[in-house]
Amino acid sequence: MRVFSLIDGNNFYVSCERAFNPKLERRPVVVLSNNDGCVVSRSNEAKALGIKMGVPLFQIQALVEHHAIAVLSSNYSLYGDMSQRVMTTLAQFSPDQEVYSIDECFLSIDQASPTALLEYGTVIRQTVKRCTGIPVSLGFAATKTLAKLANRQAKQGDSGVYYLSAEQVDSVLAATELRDLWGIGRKLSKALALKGIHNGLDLKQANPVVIRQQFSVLVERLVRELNGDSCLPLETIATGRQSLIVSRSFGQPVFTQAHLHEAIASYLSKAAEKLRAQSLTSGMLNIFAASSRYQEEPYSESVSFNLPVATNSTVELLPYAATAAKALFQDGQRFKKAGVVLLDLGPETEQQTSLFDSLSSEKRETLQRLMQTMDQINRKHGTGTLTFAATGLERPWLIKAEHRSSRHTTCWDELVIVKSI
DNA sequence: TCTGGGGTCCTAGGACCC
DNA sequence: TCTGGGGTCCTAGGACCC
Repeated sequence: MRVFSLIDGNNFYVSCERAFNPKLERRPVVVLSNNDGCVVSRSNEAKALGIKMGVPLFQIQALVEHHAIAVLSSNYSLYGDMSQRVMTTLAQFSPDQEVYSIDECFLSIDQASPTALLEYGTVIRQTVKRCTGIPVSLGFAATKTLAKLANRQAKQGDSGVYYLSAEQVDSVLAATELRDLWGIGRKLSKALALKGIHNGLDLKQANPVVIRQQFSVLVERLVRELNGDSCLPLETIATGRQSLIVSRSFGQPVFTQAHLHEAIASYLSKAAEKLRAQSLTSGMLNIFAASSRYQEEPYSESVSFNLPVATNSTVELLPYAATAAKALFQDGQRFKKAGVVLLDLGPETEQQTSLFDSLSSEKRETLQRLMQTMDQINRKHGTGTLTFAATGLERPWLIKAEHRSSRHTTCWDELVIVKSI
């Protein structure tokens, strides 16, 4: 018998910041989303002040000043690198690991006595803390869904480790709101309440067949998982991704087609770079532009392109930025956001050529070498060393990141200085 | 004035085929 | 006015997650 463990970083982004800046300990800290828009990570002290997840910064400005809350822009190169360190450390404890998100993973572990599991969990916690500086919590249980729940329990206790046994499930579920179950969101919790299901225990005791008819196979699976019947296997092999998105809100609204074009060209160029870094190509492209969601009559449109030959070359992709900007631009519209979605992804090595390819294979190889060279230069001398003119020079639409910490672990110029001479 | 970004999966409905 | 049944594939949109 095996049990699942869900391990996640406590207040992950805040913990990454604290790992390199001890001054952030024992005080309220928040990390903001891109463009310094919303709160996406909070220290316990910040949570205690009543700051909610996802709240816009401007709405808590007074609180920030009153309590001297440390406010940080997000620093994804740091978090991504710290995540890798945590995951690598955790992989020592079981050969069966599923990395589920930037800050959490499942491990499958041999069933043992509750005491032994709790001890093992404590060792895992201490090791991760020592090797990376990140505090984590662990929940053990019979299914992934229950392990998520156990992890929630772990966060409420002092030890940071919790084993949810079959005997305890009912009492814990009775005290759990539907919204707090993995897979139940706003809509589903409302819909379930209409059927007389109000908490986790109600859902556990519901008839899975009826639930499937009334809702979906997802909720049916959830009911089974709550009953200890494991329906969600550990996905240890990273499956090939199906899509890749680069989108940003603008630092300032965009009013001209030229600037919209620049932004789209930049995102497209970034997306192509990501494709190449993962040795993938894309066969389909979706480009969108939108006004603020909060304005009177929000605008949001998109255009799609089927590529004649799957590619990851910026040179081949860039012309679509101009076409898209022309199609999406509207005079007088106040653009706040744009993005690029690459779909129909496949491995570079299995490229399907087209009879009607406008480029010769020699030309394709030349282009490929050009891209490789460009990537090498940008890796060595820093992102943005070489760019395409279409991505713009002034770029007034660039995002704001006014409180970003240093990229301590991924950038030579930004290493931690222990002592200045 | 200011309100994130990047994913996955499921379902319904339409197009198309025999 | 009458005008089948069954299947697959694709896409858009919704819901959810972190």
